[in-house]
Amino acid sequence: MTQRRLPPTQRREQIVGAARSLIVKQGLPAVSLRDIAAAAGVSMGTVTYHFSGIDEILGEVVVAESERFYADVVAVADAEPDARAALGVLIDPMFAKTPDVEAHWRIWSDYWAAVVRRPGMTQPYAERVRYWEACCTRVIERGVRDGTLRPVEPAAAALKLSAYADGLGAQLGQEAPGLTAALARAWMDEFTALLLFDDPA
Amino acid sequence: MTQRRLPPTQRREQIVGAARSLIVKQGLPAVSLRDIAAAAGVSMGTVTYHFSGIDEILGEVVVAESERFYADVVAVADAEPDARAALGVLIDPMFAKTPDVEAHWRIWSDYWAAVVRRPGMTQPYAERVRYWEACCTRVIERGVRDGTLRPVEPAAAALKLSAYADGLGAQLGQEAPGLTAALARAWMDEFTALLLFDDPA
Amino acid sequence: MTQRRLPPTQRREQIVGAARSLIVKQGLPAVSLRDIAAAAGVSMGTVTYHFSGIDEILGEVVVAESERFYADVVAVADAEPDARAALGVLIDPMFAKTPDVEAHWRIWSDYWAAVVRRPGMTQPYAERVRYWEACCTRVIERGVRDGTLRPVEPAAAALKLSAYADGLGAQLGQEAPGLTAALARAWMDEFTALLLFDDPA
Amino acid sequence: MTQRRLPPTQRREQIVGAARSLIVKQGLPAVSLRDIAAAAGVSMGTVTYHFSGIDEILGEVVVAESERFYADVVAVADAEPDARAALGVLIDPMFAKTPDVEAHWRIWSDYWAAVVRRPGMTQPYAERVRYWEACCTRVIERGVRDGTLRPVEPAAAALKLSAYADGLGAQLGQEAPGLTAALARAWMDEFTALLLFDDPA
DNA sequence: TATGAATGAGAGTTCATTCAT
DNA sequence: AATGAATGAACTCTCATTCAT
Repeated sequence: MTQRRLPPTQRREQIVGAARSLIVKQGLPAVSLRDIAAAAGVSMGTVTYHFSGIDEILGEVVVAESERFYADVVAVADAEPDARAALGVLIDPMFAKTPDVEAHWRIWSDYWAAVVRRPGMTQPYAERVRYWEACCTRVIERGVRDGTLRPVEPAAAALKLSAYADGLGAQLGQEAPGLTAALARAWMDEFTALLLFDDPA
Repeated sequence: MTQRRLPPTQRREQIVGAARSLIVKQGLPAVSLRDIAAAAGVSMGTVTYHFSGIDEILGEVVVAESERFYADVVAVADAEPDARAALGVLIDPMFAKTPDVEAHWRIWSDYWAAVVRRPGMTQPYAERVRYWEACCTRVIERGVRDGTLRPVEPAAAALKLSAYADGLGAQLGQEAPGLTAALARAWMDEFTALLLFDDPA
Repeated sequence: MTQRRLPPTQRREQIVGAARSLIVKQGLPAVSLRDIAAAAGVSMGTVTYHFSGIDEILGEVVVAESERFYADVVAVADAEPDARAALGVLIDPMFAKTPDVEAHWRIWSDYWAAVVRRPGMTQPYAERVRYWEACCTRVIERGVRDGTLRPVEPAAAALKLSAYADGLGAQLGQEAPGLTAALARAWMDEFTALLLFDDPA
Repeated sequence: MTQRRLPPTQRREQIVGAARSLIVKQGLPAVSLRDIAAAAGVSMGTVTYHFSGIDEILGEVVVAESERFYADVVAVADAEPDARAALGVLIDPMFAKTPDVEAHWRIWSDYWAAVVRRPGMTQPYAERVRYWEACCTRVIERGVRDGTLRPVEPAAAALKLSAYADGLGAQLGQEAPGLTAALARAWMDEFTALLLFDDPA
């Protein structure tokens, strides 16, 4: 069952896509090269021919995921003239209860877990991955400039929002008693308001 | 290379201590039973004699870590009559720039990461591990009662603080650009004030 | 939780009894020294103090089991003047559907499985274990002498019955399609009649 | 010490063959994956690459053994028009005094013993393993139809023969005092005659 | 480009046995 | 006579990687 020859770019995409599905379904630690090859319908050799190792595949998955997941949201947020509304657009998907959103968080958290102690791995993907935060910074910058938001340091504020969101996400993942996605969303809004709005809005 | 006989409690402590060092140094996913045994200077058999499996060791490390790390602080906070001051006491050690604190955050974040996909691990330790949060709830309760703090729901507020602290700790661990321990501490204070104080402190 | 000192004989009996229960419940391959010690309420050290190893315990269990299980039956069969009736007494318990009988067969089949390739083990227990067959031989001898049974070679006939019973027991254990304990019993009777009776019973 | 590449079918055969030798020599419970790999001259990884686990190997050994051992005999028996002669053909190889036959009985009895406590092992191989019995049923069916044999229920009669043969084989394996292969063969014939023939043959 | 058989290091776990107490 | 902590070899199984085809 030899596959048709494919240009490397397409083959890579195909493999990365298969890996993504598996990670979402089973969690990264349970995904093996074998599984990925099988899911992509190619042989193990093909996978290692196109990628230097499993780490590279994982990295690609995360980058692709970030771009895919935030692409729309970031575009809308950047296009939205009202900074407050733009922030809403950015926060909106973080705690939505859709399969797509849950899949995204799974990939994300597995990535951090795997990557934290491997300095070589963080480097190349770190920036491309701080996609949301970068957009968030831009929006806050804009809001501060036009007076819609308090005169805060944009990058710092974005990092604060990011940290809080991560923390809430982790607690949600832990099924902390009394915490739901809706509640997390409300708390996120509350924090945003406390941090960036003058009026309690 | 037979070891001296030790009462189980001491041997367990020794093994847990060795495991803790390894987790801090290499990260939890990279720590194996063999490593732990070697680091503790005992055989693998001894390790599995005293623990039912590797999960139990990791759980013990986290519990011990929580108790060790927060024991003094929780005692002081519970004894401190002024709720605001007590909150300061609780937050104080979280972002101190000492190796000890850094080690704590590493263990903590690895634990969160590991636990998400291994539900069996959560159950036995979940409660004992929410050590800080429990004390935090008590302090806020007190503060609300005596009017020092805003009339918030104590458990919810404690969870918010906990989530933010976790998020900041994780970002610190990832060496997020522009974030230092001191800054994280300042941000934590800021959040506390926004959430619980009527005056800007 | 140190046990009272006990004379070796009693202690051995206690341990053998505990081992028997475990073998019946879990099957021999799943029974460890630890389990036996725990079930007997003594320490592992005590077990290995009284027995040279796990093999010795197993042997004792089988001998005790054979004597216990066949004691009554053999006594009755030897006392029964009518050889045909005596044979019935001997065959009776083999395919009875009682917990006691099932326990016996479990121990028995596990023993053979464990022992066959360990020549050292078979030797000391082999004879004491052919308890049923020995009685069967005596009964047939009697029957041949008094003309109740065909003039067969008693030891050979007893071995034939033993073999057929073993074979049926194995098939029963395998849950061979269409075979029940009642059917096996009927087949056993049929074989006995064909082999030893002149009239069709 | 890398081996030449081999098509999986051949490699599997080679490994199964090595496993067979070991089982015959040491008994099934004493055979480990390591032993099998070493005997086959491949690495352990290779063994687990071609088989899902040790149980699958053992199952294959038994299936291959049954087919190998009975293949010719079954073909001849099915082709033999005279049912009595066909039965002789079937029983013939069971108690021949050759190393091959002894090996067969060892494998067979070990399999029974192992299977009792591992229900998962039975399922996939149960049918393929009742090779002899199936042919025996066919032969008896034929003999009953053409009047050569008594009007018995073929499947039941085949099971009886099978059980007796198993029992005798087991006793042979245990080197029961006074039992030889020739004797077992004679007893088997005797049983067949008693069960299926009208005249004393 | 693509394949997949082969590898070997390493994972967690089990367990009869030893021996200082 | 009794204990139980300590051992280490052996177990099955997983898996990223290599490389001849």
